[in-house]
Amino acid sequence: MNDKKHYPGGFKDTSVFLPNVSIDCVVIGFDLQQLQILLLKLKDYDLWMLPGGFIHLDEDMDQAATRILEERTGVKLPYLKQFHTFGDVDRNKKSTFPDVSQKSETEFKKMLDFVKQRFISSGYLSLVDIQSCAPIPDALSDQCTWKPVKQLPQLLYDHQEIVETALEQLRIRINYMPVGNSLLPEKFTMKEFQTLYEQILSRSLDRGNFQKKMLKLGFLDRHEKQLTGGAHKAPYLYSFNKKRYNELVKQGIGYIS
Amino acid sequence: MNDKKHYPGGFKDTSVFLPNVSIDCVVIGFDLQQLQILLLKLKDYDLWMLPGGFIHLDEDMDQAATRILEERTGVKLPYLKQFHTFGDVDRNKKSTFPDVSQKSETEFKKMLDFVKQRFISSGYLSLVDIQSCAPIPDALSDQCTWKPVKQLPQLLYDHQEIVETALEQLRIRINYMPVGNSLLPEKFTMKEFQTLYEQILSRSLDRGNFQKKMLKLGFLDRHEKQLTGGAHKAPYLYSFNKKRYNELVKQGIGYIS
DNA sequence: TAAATATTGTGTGCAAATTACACATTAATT
DNA sequence: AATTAATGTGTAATTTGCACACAATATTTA
Repeated sequence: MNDKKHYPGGFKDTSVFLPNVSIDCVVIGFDLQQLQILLLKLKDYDLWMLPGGFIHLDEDMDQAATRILEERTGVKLPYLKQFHTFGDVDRNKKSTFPDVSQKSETEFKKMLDFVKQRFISSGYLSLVDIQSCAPIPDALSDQCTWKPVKQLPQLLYDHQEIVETALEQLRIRINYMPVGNSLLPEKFTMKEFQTLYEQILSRSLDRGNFQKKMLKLGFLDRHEKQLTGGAHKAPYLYSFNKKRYNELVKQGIGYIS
Repeated sequence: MNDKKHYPGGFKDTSVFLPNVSIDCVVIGFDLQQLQILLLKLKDYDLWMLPGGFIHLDEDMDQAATRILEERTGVKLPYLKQFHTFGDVDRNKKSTFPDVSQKSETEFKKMLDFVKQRFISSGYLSLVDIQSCAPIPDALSDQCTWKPVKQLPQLLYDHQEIVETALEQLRIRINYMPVGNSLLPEKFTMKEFQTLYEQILSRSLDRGNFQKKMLKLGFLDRHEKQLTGGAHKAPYLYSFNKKRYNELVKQGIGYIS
């Protein structure tokens, strides 16, 4: 394991990073019932944070976000989009920082010095298939896990605000993001697809109209039926015609007008 | 005149600024015929740039944008919104920088040293009434003037890209921005209002439907008729019921569904 | 083996919005 | 007083949104 890769705080060699600028990733997944966000738990403390990192001196900001995300999720080329940059002076004072003064490890002290500086942080929204994702904690964290967006723990700094902004962006721009293809597994039922939309939009949708609209757009391939244990008809399985879906997403065609 | 105020490059005392981070403002106006953008002309060179600046160490990024804009336009509390942050490594190499090596002035040399660093730049979109705006060049510029968006001169760095991104945002989010109230003078004709929308959307709209839709939304007050020199009926003059208009804009109601 | 059940798949009708176009109104000019 | 050029308003056809009903089907259960 390359040490540098998993020290996003960069406190082993901060000189390779652009100062005063950071990246925070809101990685969104869907467990077929509700939206989840990937969070890191600060080692030895009950405090959680967004996976983030810093920009190498010779690296584009978008590249840095891609790198940071791949380091943390193992996902190659996920959907990833910058959505807002947070620049308040006191953004790293908006939530209590744990008292780590009694920590003896030099790493933590260096981290503190580095992290207590003022950072302008660009938020990136990423959509990943929760099943093809292998969360990896970094050196500061002892957990990297999915948490449901409706039951988030206390977050570091202004990360709560960053998450809320990301979810708002997702809702507003749902027609311009490949939410289905990015968040659902290869094969899925129409019900699961609809639940995804309902979770993003925070409202219920008419089942019949949803189905007709989506099928009419012509980006879904229907497969053989699923085997279930229920006392009822099994649903069809669908998958995306990715070429057509991506074309439509670019034009901004989706469920909501 | 406060010297520091008009040296946005900050090369007289760069220590008061957050390093590696800058702000670029795309200030949009409307001359009742087409959209205009406020540009600065680099002193002694035929090269234009966006009005921008840097963030004080004790200043929120949004505050900085407001300050920079007020310094340049004299407009208090204009509509101002961050729309994207530009972070490519080579973004200050995307356009030729003039050869200023023979310049003897120390200021310019200092500016070069400062400006040649890598900056992450947050773009802010502002909408202002061109008539209530008093453009003010800074120490690096000998002109600060409006240029039509369809005939922009060569721009510094990646400013062309920044402008294009801003215009795209304006188009996409037209229903969520107070375009009418911000860009039009106090009183205006329906034709002028429609032209504004047509310029932003880059397509023609049906006159009758535009008028009916806008009137139905109920944020326009009709005034006495305008005196004109034309051989035809003079149009009504309208103004905004700002309270109602702002409420509707917040909800995202406009011409385009 | 057949009815019951639960869930998915599809159709219909009404209301609302969009669109295209026509016609009415008005005031300066001729 | 007719002409003209612009604004103000109405209408019909079409499309879309929305709510609900009904049909289809695979498993369970009697």
